[in-house]
Amino acid sequence: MTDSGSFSQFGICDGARAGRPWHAEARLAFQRTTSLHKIERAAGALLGMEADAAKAVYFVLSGWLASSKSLRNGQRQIVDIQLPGEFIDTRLSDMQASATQIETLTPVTLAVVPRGNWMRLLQEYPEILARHERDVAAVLSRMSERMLRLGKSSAQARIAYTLIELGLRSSAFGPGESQEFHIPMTQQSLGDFTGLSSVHVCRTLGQLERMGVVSTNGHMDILIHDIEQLAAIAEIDVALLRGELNSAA
Amino acid sequence: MTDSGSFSQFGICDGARAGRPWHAEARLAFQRTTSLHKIERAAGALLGMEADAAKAVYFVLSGWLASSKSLRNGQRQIVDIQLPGEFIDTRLSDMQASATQIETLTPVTLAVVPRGNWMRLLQEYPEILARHERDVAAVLSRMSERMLRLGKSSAQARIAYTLIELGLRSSAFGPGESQEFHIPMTQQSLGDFTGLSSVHVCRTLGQLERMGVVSTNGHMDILIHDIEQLAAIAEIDVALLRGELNSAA
DNA sequence: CGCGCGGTTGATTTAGATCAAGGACGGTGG
DNA sequence: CCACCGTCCTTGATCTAAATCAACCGCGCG
Repeated sequence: MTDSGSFSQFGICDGARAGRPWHAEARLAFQRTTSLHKIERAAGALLGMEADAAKAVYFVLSGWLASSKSLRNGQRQIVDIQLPGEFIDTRLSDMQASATQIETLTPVTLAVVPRGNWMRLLQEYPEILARHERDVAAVLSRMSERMLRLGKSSAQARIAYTLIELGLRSSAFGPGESQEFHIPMTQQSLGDFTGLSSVHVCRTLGQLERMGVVSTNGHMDILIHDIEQLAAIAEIDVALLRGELNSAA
Repeated sequence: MTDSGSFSQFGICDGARAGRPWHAEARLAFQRTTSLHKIERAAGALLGMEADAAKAVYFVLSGWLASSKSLRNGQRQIVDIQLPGEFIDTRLSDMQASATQIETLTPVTLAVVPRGNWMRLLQEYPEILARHERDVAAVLSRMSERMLRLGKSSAQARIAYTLIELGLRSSAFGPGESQEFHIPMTQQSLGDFTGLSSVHVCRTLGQLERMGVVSTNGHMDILIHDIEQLAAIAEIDVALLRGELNSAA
């Protein structure tokens, strides 16, 4: 484990740091054990609604996806966002107290592991098991952080935290002062993610902009000017963040 | 899988339904593979602060625990509650953007699996692997439901959902009309769980009581009079709930 | 007995939702 | 090329659910 002590929950993986992305290796492993079924989807598509192999585990090869739950009145909460190199388990989409839905935020390619092969894969390939364990720990960890902000923080903290989480996870952060990246989401969906109305997302981004910590360019192009202050607003321990930035660099 | 189609995320396990609790079997499996280290703690204790084997996986044999995260200013969010038969992975307690803490809500007994043995256990015992996979799916699923309510629902819905979740998970619900059980939490911690202030928890419980759906007796003894209406308030699909109650009975 | 924790209740404040009206695009069809 | 439309963003005005502040009660306990 080369990443011990760093923010492993943000999903930055060893392989990617070493220059060889984990999902390239994973693909090989999948190919050895199952017929690797690869599917592609355009942006804005819904996943798992296909009648057929709905009970599959997906592995994201490229693109962003969002899993959300919604209430009868249409209110929606995005529960997690999946980036390349992460697993999506559609078991979570059924048997629940409310409707779950997985949608693509960009065009995506996914590897599909039929449900029947999944347990076999875990049992036979320790590296996949270990990777999956780590992935699950990362998901739980970042969901916990988000719950904390959802329950106890201001709109500014929620937005700031989300910017940092997505920035770190998309590996956009270099060692430099300012960090720039694109979030393929509307302010509406950012609101569904942070538990805010789209109107308030807009206002809050405006505040952060006026404070000089970020600037936004048209449709969700984010430029972070002062990551330390942003982390402070996000109520992230700045020392931890600094350590993470160093180890990620 | 005898529970397919039912609310598996509430953690009701097949073994328990069959009369032989899963954690009794699990203990045997643990004993076969590792020296089963059992620890006990009083109510209100903190876990994992012991310097020694902090990097362990715990398995709850009896008692309730709460995992929480907190902000620098003392604001706290309970992220999940663990009941007997569930795993606690202390990996989640380190390397994070904010402090995590696991506390006992009642006296507990835990089985401790040292971190080193954990992966071996998963690889060698398919039934533990399968169980752990299901447990993880259940945790993610109920955390998602809670996030939905945290982000998008009223105080009444959050409280109602929590009562139903805890009631179902503690297996207190029989087939009858009214259901009675005890929640070993103060209104303060219920607030930390639902993202509400303790004052508002009190008022909201009062509202539910005046509406005749529940009554509370002194310190968190809950009696549910009208579970259908409570589920409606919790914005749970009543058909799903009904199915669950039937299959659990 | 008195202290402290947890629950209750009331008064006041506030963060964010909601409602509403424009404005800026980017795509589409004439 | 331009007219039109829909989607998304922006900004202002108003409303409201829940937080906060504050006082008090009841009770278990040293």
